[in-house]
Order: sequence, then structure tokens, then C-alpha cells
Amino acid sequence: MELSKNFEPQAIENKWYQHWLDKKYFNSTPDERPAFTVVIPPPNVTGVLHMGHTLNETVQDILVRKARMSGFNTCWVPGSDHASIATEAKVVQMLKEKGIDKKSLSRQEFLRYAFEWKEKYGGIIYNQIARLGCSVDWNRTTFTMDDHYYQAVLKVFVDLFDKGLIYRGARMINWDVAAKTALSDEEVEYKDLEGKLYYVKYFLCDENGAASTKFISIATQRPETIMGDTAICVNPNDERYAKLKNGFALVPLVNRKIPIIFDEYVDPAFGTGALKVTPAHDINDYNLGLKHALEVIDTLNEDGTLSEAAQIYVGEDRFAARKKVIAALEEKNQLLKVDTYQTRLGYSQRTGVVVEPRISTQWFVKMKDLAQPALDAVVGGDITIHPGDKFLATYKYWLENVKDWCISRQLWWGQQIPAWYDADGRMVVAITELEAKEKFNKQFAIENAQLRQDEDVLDTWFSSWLWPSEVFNGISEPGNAEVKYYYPGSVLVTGQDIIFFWVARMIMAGMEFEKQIPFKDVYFTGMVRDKQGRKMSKQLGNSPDLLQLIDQYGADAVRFGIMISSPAGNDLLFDEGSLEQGRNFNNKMWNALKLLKLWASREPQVAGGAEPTTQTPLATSFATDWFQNRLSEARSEVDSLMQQFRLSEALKTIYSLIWDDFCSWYLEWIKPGFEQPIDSGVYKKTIEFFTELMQLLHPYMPFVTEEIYHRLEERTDDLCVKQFEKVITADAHTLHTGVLLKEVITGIRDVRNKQQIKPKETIFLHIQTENKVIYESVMSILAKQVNAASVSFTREPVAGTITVVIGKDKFYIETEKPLNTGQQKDDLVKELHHLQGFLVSVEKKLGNEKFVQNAKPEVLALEQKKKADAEMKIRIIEESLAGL
RNA sequence: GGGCUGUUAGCUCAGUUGGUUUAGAGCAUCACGUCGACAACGUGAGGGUCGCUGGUUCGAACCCGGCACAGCCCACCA
Repeated sequence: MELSKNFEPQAIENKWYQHWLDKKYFNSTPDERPAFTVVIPPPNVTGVLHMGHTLNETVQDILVRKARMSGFNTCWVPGSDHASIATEAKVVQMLKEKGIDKKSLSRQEFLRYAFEWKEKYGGIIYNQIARLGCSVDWNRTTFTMDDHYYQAVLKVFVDLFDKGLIYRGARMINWDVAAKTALSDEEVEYKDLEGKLYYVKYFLCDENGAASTKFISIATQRPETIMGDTAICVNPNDERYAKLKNGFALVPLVNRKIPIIFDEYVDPAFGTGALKVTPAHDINDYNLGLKHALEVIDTLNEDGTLSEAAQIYVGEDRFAARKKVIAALEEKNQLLKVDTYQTRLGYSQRTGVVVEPRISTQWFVKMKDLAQPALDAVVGGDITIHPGDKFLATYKYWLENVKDWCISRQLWWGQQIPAWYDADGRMVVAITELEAKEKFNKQFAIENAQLRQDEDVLDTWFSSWLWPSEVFNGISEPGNAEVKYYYPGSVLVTGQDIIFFWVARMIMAGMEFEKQIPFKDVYFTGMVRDKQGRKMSKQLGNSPDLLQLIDQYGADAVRFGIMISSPAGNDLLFDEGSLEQGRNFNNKMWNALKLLKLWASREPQVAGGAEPTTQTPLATSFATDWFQNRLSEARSEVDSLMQQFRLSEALKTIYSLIWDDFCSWYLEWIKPGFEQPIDSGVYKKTIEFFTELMQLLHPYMPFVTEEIYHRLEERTDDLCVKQFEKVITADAHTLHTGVLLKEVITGIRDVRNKQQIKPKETIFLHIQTENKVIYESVMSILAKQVNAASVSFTREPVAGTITVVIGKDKFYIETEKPLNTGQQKDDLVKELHHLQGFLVSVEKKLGNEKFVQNAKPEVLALEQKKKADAEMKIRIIEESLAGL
């Protein structure tokens, strides 16, 4: 079959992916092999894969494929998350574009639209995962709103409620005014910015509310909330305000009388030392209000507009109202001054609006008891975090200081909270209405109660925390055969940004419901940024389209590019240049394949046949010997690196093994002469090496390796499931000879370059060495690689030549044209200076009595060897210089 | 405000318990090259007083203190 000039990924990717699917290589059922389980961090169902996912999925696929080829029964579960807020916002937007207002729909109608939307767009991410080559078990695709999953979430809710770990109550929570729902603390992102501090005049008054001309000045960031003020607070030790004891003041604009209270919470040094207390709209004020039994006046509606309670500017948005309040205060001469001020505001992670602290009745999970086992699992070492040093402290701190988790959301897209109320506000928690009625009967002796289910749904993370277990129906059918076999998972690969949202909570859920850790290792990938280090974002337009990249470079090149520049745990600066490098790597291997095919077409001789072989058997046998050992050496390096999750370094090792050792050295060493056939034994060995290389690389670049695997030889099996052989320990002596040979070749080529000897011009090489045996074994390789017409040994320096010194050996290069000894002399002098400097430092060390006394014997011996080597090299160079 | 991490070649990073020939790789750069796999290539080269500063040590990129800069996480001061 004719091979194309370059590797063409488009032509083979779909073919092989389909083939792997047809062969069911990715499908797993429990058997006698050990399981290697990975659950995908489920992306948002209506999302598209961004570069962060790409990195994540690639890392998982590498680990899974490697395990699959190493005797494990691998099971990688794909799926997606219903992402309640994000998806609901998209559906609401879609409806709006169609001219439909969410409010005009019933819950059922809305959910029908939402499921339609999910069916339409949910497939996009799965297609992208497949295009990337991910070896997921598609039969196990799970969605967090699948029936069994939905039931599992409800079951867990009821269970935790019965255990007293879920409660309902009015608390101050974070409110998203755009989505009109409560948020958890984790869903709020804080940003530092420059705000303004307004100093407002509050007139004092008597207990009847009669205004005085005296006033107290108060600093606030949020003048639009003053209508909700229910006190002014000062520090009891602040002498300036001591005379205000039992006093009152009037809220500006609305002239409501409020008490002046005293609490040490107030910092006299900040602002004016007096604080307006607005319990409905600030967490600190709320706590202060509780302590002093203050009235709560909520002046905001759920959408962030001012409520009736505000009395003025009712219905205006909070920020518009702020401007109006400021203007009104100014007009009444009650605005004293405005300062700029560094502050921090909380924004909703999903909708981006400024979050409003709001008192509201919500459902909460008590976290303290759940946190302890999750903490122990990681601190005790049952779960290992990679890179550990970086995240262990963060994880610990969060769990040790964890607060209760607000899990109710005022949305429709999600699992509806299984709490049931009757008209009198009595409540039970039960999965079905029928069960709820039974409970009502039991608890309240009410038969056939008229019940209404809680309108709210649960936080998305309240379903995703069950993921490692419920993808195997571990919650809905506890102890089933699959969950027993696959749980706990092997490794969880995810972004460090969801360590609290998801990782910590999965560990809690695992410990609570399975009584076992959910996975043994956690591997945190860094964040993908652009090459200038900026976050990827739609606004900057620096977030590439994955499918377009795959079309352009091929999936293997994308995987290569993202992995080669992805040091463990660090952020990754994404640069298309690295994809190019991946594409070039594909071509390099493709061309090596073409070379082998070229040799094959020249009818390889039968080894030991009648015809004389054209190669020096000794030389080719060294080449194959050497590469065999080099391969073993690299394989154990790769294994060790991968075990430490140093995937980028492992890839670099393989890359260099293939490009440098195999293509640049080995193939050149065994390359037959012009129009000569290759020795069949060497050819066979080479096919084996190439095969092993493809196997080693396959987890990283599955498509090109599978293709080459099948083109190297007719096969009935597939690389995808080819099991790794045991690594044989490499022979150090052979490896060392290889290193020496490369060094000699490079040294001589360097001289050729500097002397401007054309590649076609031959040289005569004379070797002066005490170790002839080594060079005899590689003589023909050496001759070919430096284009020497002859290689001979000598006991004496050869006049009229250029000398190259490698180790203890000298190489005299003789040519027919005159040589530039000036250049040679400069180089030798430079080298001499370097060695002399080095010698001085070694001698200094050895001359130091304390060193000789304290250093370990092997260190001392090494230093002495260094000294001897340096002295010898200096002597050799001096001799060479004398001969010039 | 508290905590964590980092600072090594133009860029991105290695450098494993302090000693392994006075610091390594990839990319980028430069020179030469179209030779029968490969110019998306080959051969070779140049490039770093390891952020600064004290200290420990016979010996420090590595250990300790201080400083500077960068990044991240956490925190209710109006």
C-alpha cells in the first residue's frame, strides 16, 4: 500500500475509534482482573468542551489506556451534569428569544422545554469526548438527572434529614438577584475593586422622634439600604459617643426613629466610628441584630429592586436607587463627603451579578460531622492528592472551618426537594407523596393530608457528590455487584478550582454512604491559560474551538500539545506551537514507517543465507543490542514517571526516545548502504522495536500509533489492548558504549562543521585509545556516521590532522584538503582554560583538610578521579596544541 | 489581614536524601546542509554569576533567616 507523504489524521481517526467501539474494548464488565475505575468529572450537559476539559479528559485517557494495557479491567464512566443554575439560565434565555416568559409556564411545561434543550445540545460534549479519542465506556453514560440518579439524590436527602444532618431554617444566605435563587458560599466569587464610602448625616432625635439639630455622621458603602436601618451602633468605649447612651436618631429620607446601641464589634478607628445597622442586608448587621434583638426590615425584592418596605424608590433597581438616594441626600445637605475605598464584592459564579446577602428560609446540610471522616481519609493517607504539598493545606483548612451548606435553589431544573407541607405548615420529608401521607398519618395523626411538595430544587453539587458511587447505582441499589467491583475508583482527575465544590464533598459522601473512600488518588490539573498567561475567556477570544483544532492538527497532535506543556499541578500556557510540534512528531514517525517499508520492498536477505550480507554483523548487532537496552531503560523511566503522575515528563521521555534514539541514531546506524538490502534479522528486530515504541506511546497518541502498528505488519490484534511485557533491566555497559559512541560521532561532526568539510567529503579517522575492543564493535557505525573513508587505530599522534578528545581517547581527523588549525587551536585553548579552572576547583577541594576528613569515601574517590581525569585531558590537549 | 506556592537560558519547565566533571531539556535563535524516510527535515553551535541578601557546612540551585517580586486560596470590619 502506498504511504502518503505526511501522516493524515483525518483519514484514520474515525476509522480506529469506530473499530475500538466495534470490538467493545472500552466496555467493561466485572471479571477476575483487578478493576481500574475512573469516573469522568461530568461536564455541564449543555456545555462545550473547553481547553481545561481537553487537558482533563486527555490525562484520564492516558491513565486509563495505560492501565488497560497493563492487565487491568478498566472502566471509565462518561456522563454529564444537569448543572441546574447554568442550564436553567440558558433555557430561560432561549425561551425569552422565542418570546416566552418563564413565569407564563407551568413547572411541567418548563421542564419539557429544558429536557428538549438537553436532548438537543447534550450530545455535543459526548461527540467532542469521542473525537479526542477518549476510551470511555459509552454503555455507562450517566446523567445526574437519570431516573435512578434522581431517586438516589432524594434517598440521600431523606436519609440525611432522618439523621438530623439536614435542616430547614431562616438564615442569611447569598442571593443571586438574576437567577432569583439562593447560592452556597462556594458559588460566590469575590473580587477586589475600588468602591465609594459615603458619609451620611443622621440627625439625633428624642424618644418621640422629634429631631435635634445635632447629628451623627455615618460611613456606608450602600446608601440605598439606609431605609432598612434599624439601629446605629457605636463602641461602648468610644468617648465621643458616650453621651448618646439611650439616644435615638432618624433614618435620613424616611425619618424613622432608630435606637443608638453599643457594641464592641464596632472599630472606633474605622470611618466615623459609628455604624448603621441594617440586619436584612449585611451579614455582620444581621448578627448584630440577633444579638440586640433589632427589628429586620427587608427593603429589597428577590430581583434586587427596592420593596414596599423601603417606602421610597419602590421598584427601582438597587443600583439605580443608590444614585437617587445619594442625590436626595445631597439635596437635603445630609451627604457630608465621599471617599474612595478598596473593597471586595461577591459575585454569583453563574450569572455574574453582585450577590445580595438576604435572609431567607432555606435547606442546609450540617457539615461538621460529615467533614471529619473526609479530613481523616486525606490526612491519614488513604487518599493521596497530587501534587500533595500544594493542596493538602487548602483541603484541611476548608474542612476544619467548613460551614453549613445551603442546598436549596429556587429553580425548577434539578431534583425537587422531597419535603411535603400541609396547609397548616406542618412538614414531613419523604420520597413520594404516598410515603409523605403515611408519615403525616403517623406523626400528626392526619389521614389523607392535602400535601404540597416543596417548590425548590437541590444544588447541583448535592447530586454530583454522589457521582463515584451512583454511576454504579451504589446509592439506589446499595451493595450491588458492580459497585462492589468498581468502587472505590482508582484516580480522580479534575481541576483544582472545584476542590471544595466537588472533591471534598465526594469524599464526604463516600465516607457517609459507602463507608469507604471514593478514589485512591486525586490528580489536580492546572488551569489552561493562553500563552500570555491570561485566563481563557469568551471576551478575550483566546479560547480555541477544540473540534477546529482537531480538524487542523489531528486529535493526537492536540493531545500531544496539551500534555507536553503541562507540568503536573502547574498552570498550562496553551500555545498552538506545541500542537504543531505534535503534528511534526506524527510525521516523523510516519516517515520512519516509510523508511522501513522502503527497506522491506528491497527483498531483505535471509539471515545466514548463501549470499554475503552487506552489513558488518558486529556493527548491526551492536545497534540492535544498544537499542534493546535503551528501550528497556526508557520504559522503566516512563513507568516510574507515570506512577508519580508526571505525565508530561513521561511523554518527553518517549518523544526523545522515538525521535532522537530511534530515528536519529538507531535507524541511521542500521541503514543499509546505497541500494543495499537490509539484513532480515535486523529488519525483524527493528519492526519489533517500532512496535514497542508505538505501544509505549499509545496512551498518549492512540490513533497514529494504532495505525502504524497495523501498517508495520499484518495483524489480527489491536494495539489498544496489547498488554505490556515485563521490563527487562538494561545492561549498563551497552548503554554506556552507546553514550560514548554518540559523543564521539557528535564531536567529530562538530569538527567537520567547523572545518567546513562538506557532508560528501570523506575523512580518514585515526583512533588512539587503550580500549580498542569497544571501538572495534562500533567501527562501521562510526565510519558511516562521520563519513570516514577509513578508520584505523594508532599509537602515536598523527601529524597534519585535527584532534578531537573524547574521554581518554583521541581522534585524529585527516582530510585531503588543508585544515584550519587556527580554529582548532582556539577551540582547544578554550577547552584547556575550562579544564584548568575546573582542576583548580577540584584541587582546592582536595587540599582542604576538612573536606578530606568529612566527605564520604565515595565522594572523595570521585573527586580524586575528577582530578586525574582533568589532568589527563589537560595533558592530551597540551600535546595536541604542541603538535599544531 | 491570614495562609500556601513559586522566582533556574529569550519562553515553558526538570534538577529526586547538599558532592556525579564548575547547571539540564523542549521550544525559539544562529551557522551549515536538499544525502535515496523526513525542509512540518538533517547536522552542529551559541545562550544561565540558579530573584536579592545574610547564615549553616569542608562543600549550597538544593538546608535556615530576612527582603523583593509574582500567582493562588481563605477571611463579616461599615
